[in-house]
Amino acid sequence: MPELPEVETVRRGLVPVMEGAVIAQADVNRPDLRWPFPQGMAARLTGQQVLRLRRRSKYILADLASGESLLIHLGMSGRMLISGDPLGQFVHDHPPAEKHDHVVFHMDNGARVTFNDPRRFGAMDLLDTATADQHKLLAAIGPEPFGNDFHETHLIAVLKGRNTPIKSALLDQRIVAGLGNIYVCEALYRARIHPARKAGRIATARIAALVPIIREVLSDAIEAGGSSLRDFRQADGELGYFQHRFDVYGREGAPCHSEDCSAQIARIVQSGRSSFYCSQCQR
DNA sequence: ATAGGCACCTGGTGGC
DNA sequence: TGCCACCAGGTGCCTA
Repeated sequence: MPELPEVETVRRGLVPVMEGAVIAQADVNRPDLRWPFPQGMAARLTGQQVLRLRRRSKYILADLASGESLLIHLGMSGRMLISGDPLGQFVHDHPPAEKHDHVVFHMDNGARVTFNDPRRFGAMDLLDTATADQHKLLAAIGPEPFGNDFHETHLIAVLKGRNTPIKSALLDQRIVAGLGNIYVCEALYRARIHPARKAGRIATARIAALVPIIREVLSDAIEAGGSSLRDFRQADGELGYFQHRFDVYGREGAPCHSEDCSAQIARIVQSGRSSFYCSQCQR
């Protein structure tokens, strides 16, 4: 679930119930996720107004009135469940606590936000808002795909001479922020680039073409996430789950969507992870 | 510096 | 029904 579009979808879903509201109470139900929670996390959150919810790569940052920011990563299975918000946009009752509800934020507007993460690859930390960029987990991350620093010259430069498959390179968060296994596969399909191609041996024009394609793939997905959000009125308040039409991801053996192509989508394993592609269209 | 592999953890699925 | 192998949207860390 959580690559950039899903994280952005979650952030947008949280804005109406968290921004401007005060965390009246924070339940921290275990000492850690992927790493131990910071010292006194519950106390440092309690009574704090959330000034702003931002996203950097796959991280959500909640800037607090105290000058600290809460850093949240959803890992592989993290979810944010909203319940009982007074705006009536989501659901009206608080569902019973479930297994893996690790942190619960009780907002002063009546909303409750529950972080649920079965696999616990997620993370939370507190850092100084002013120096957030220098946080260990954020410092090395590359440009935001929708930002001005992500452009053709950059991508060409960072891929130059790289001997690694383009698939691996695009998964590397230092090259560009926010892509994961799904959207790398989708972007390479749209760019007609074979996932196993060495990153440093792709014509610069084809690398350049990846820039708008990556933006399109991500914005298409964000749009899809946003539209499904509106259906949550009668749903259970779970965010970050949306239907999206993939061209290749998870479609091994299914027909290629390209016109005039009769090939089937193939799957290979690269550094332990599945890559889906069309061997006819992608070279 | 770069590349590859492992580890962390739980749950769902499909085969026998 | 039970057991088991395998798979899953991420990424830090260790080793050559």
